[in-house]
Amino acid sequence: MDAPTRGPAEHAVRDQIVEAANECFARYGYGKTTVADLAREIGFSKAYIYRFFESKQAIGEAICSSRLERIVAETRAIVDEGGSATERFRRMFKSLTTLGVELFFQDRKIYDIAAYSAAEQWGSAIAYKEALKAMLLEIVKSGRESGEFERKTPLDETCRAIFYAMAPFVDPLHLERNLDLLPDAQTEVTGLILRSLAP
Amino acid sequence: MDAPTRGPAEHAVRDQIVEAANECFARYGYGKTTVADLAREIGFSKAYIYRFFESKQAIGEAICSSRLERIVAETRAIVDEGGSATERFRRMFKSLTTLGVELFFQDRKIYDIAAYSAAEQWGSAIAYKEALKAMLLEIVKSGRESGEFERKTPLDETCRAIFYAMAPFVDPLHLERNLDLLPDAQTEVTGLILRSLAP
DNA sequence: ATAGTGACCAATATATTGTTTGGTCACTAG
DNA sequence: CTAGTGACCAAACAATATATTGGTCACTAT
Repeated sequence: MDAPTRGPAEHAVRDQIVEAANECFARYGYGKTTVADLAREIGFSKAYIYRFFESKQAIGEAICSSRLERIVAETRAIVDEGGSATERFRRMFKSLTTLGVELFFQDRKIYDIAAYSAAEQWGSAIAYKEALKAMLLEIVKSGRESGEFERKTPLDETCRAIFYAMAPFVDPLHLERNLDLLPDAQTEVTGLILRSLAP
Repeated sequence: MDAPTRGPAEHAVRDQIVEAANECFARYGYGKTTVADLAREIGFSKAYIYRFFESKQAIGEAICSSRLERIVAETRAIVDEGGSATERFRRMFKSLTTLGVELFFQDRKIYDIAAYSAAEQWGSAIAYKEALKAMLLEIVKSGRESGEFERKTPLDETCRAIFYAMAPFVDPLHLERNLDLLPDAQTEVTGLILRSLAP
């Protein structure tokens, strides 16, 4: 389930592997890329790769993680640009779907790994969800403190419910099935969520 | 996409086919049941079946439709037991997930057809969604008229947004991935939707 | 120790073959 | 004309044989 680590966490070769995997996975896809391909790419033997990663899947998770973390970071930056909790929520949600769609169209092979990761509940997908939940919690909390959002419903419950409602436009697994509804449906759900938060 | 019809709509043999399909599909699944099996079951030749259905898929849609229509009917009955719009919405939503889960556990093979139907957007799945949308519209409308629900947001938009939020617990495709979240998540989303409807 | 590998194996994937199935049509019986 | 069918075919499927691949380990060189 989680991505077991192996060998030194900081190591030039580890980075080389990740770099090669990023290119190969993006070009040929996870399935069509063999560990031997990666080995050849970095000029070492296949066995050596297993000194740094415990499995091919672990490499996949690493790639997936870094990509999802990038989405989180970009979204984080956009959220931190400031504004009311309402505006920040709007931007957060919008950013997540936009970046998801972007990944879908510009790096389909990587997107597929992310979707698979979500379906199989890899560590990378779980970490992604947790990061988003934390970000959401922070926004809702600040919205409550500023009096922008209602305060009656238990905070955890509110956040979970919002997260479920967002899922169709954030979770890679669902998103690809809802592309035809965008961007309207996303906007409409945003409205619904914000109305539910009204004091 | 939609289920083309062929031959007389009302015919004893047509009913026999549907009956046989209901049994065979439920027992062996859609894939493992051959048209020849159905033919043998009703004592006619395979060719004769094609006087009533234009394809095996059309038979699948028919049995999927009837099952989904049953869910709609039962939910309709529960909704019509009365109460405030809020209560009716609660019961509607709850009933849909309950019946969906029930189908999943008690008639898995049929559930799989329904999920496939949803994924492939068969006529049966589209009709199901339309029926639910109509029911939802009615409830929201009456809630607005009684002053229970807010009236500022365009009615259509409100309903669509609610529908998207409900999807993870209604759409067979999503539902089976969310079984572990039940019943809490469903309850929490219900709360969120109702809060969004508050005047 | 550390850095690195070729040879090896079970398991998975791919290619090949043979079989079954969905679907049609010309036809018969009454 | 209506009710019904056997014989037939392309396409999908299952079974089999074959080739790759993920992963390990004993080993060498430094």
